[in-house]
Amino acid sequence: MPPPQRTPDAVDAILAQWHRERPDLDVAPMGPIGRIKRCTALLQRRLDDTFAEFGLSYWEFDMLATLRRSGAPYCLAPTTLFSTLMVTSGTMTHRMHKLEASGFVARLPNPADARSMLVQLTPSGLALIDRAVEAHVANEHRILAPLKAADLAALDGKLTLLLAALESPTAP
Amino acid sequence: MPPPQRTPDAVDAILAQWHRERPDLDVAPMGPIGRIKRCTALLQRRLDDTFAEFGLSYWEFDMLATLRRSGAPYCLAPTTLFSTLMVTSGTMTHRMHKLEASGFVARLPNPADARSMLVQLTPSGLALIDRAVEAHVANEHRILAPLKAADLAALDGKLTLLLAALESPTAP
DNA sequence: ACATAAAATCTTGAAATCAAGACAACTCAA
DNA sequence: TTGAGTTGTCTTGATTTCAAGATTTTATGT
Repeated sequence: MPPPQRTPDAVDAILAQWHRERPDLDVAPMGPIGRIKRCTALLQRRLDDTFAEFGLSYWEFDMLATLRRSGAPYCLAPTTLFSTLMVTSGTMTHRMHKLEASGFVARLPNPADARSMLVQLTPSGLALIDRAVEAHVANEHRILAPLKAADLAALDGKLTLLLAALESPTAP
Repeated sequence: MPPPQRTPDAVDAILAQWHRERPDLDVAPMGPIGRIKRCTALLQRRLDDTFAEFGLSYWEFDMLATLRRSGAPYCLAPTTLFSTLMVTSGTMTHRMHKLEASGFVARLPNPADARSMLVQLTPSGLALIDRAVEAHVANEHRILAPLKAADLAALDGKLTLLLAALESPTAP
């Protein structure tokens, strides 16, 4: 199969190398998988730029946004947070301490479970994330602007299929 | 717009929360961007499983694979490696030391530039990556198997468009 | 030649993460 | 009620990464 009728990208170059070196392998899956990973890496850089304008790192934005979109009183248990954000409990401990030191969250006793200290957005945390998320959404609109609406919708549809395949409890 | 006619996924839930909390924002871009990021995170876990079968972490596989697919004599300069792999020079220094200690790469003087020490796969590194990449490709085939060929091709096509948009030197 | 700029790499120190294990609080069946 | 098992969180130690600066070598202009 000849190369597609478009300017080859970095992933095409990798596929060509493998085809030359290991013609016995069908490396076709490296195309979509490589592109997804590369898109994510490049996307992250663009998103981080906006977070930095608010003095936030990605994980700080992610924590505050998760609390914000949960609705008033903007208060969640650590287990909810670390399972939502796909990090370990130890990582969450560290993050909570940092955000508490910054004054963006406060910890309060959990009346229903003495093992937990609930995490809640402070007024300053709420004000910050409400401004930051506006800029973030605007940034995302800019990033995706080069794509036609139909292409973007198709991309989202196929990603939804892949995500469903990845979420489904297969082998393990 | 009503929710799509499919089982809602984690990203749909996030969109619904934002819509309730901040109906003034058009958070549509969070759909594809959130799905890309989540797919990448879940993909990485599956890929790591296979790397672990060979005693490798992801970055070790990535380094050895980059050297392997460059072709004989499987030898590259550090700058080529860290720019290809999108990491900093300091990270590359550390990685090279680790792989050298493991015996998978050797460093040799660069006759063309006394500032560099070229990195080369050792015979044991070559043998390992040749086995590991076979398992890796088979794993990727398994991961993508739930998708129909046409869906996968469409996904790859749209990802290519997005990647081109992200690679193009726009604002910065 | 020589000085200056550029390039390639390494060093240092800080940050974020995870895995594994410790510990306290909760649940529930007997 | 009580003991065993479970759950929620935190601690510890090791990895990995980056940013910024230091060092050495190469390239360039006069």
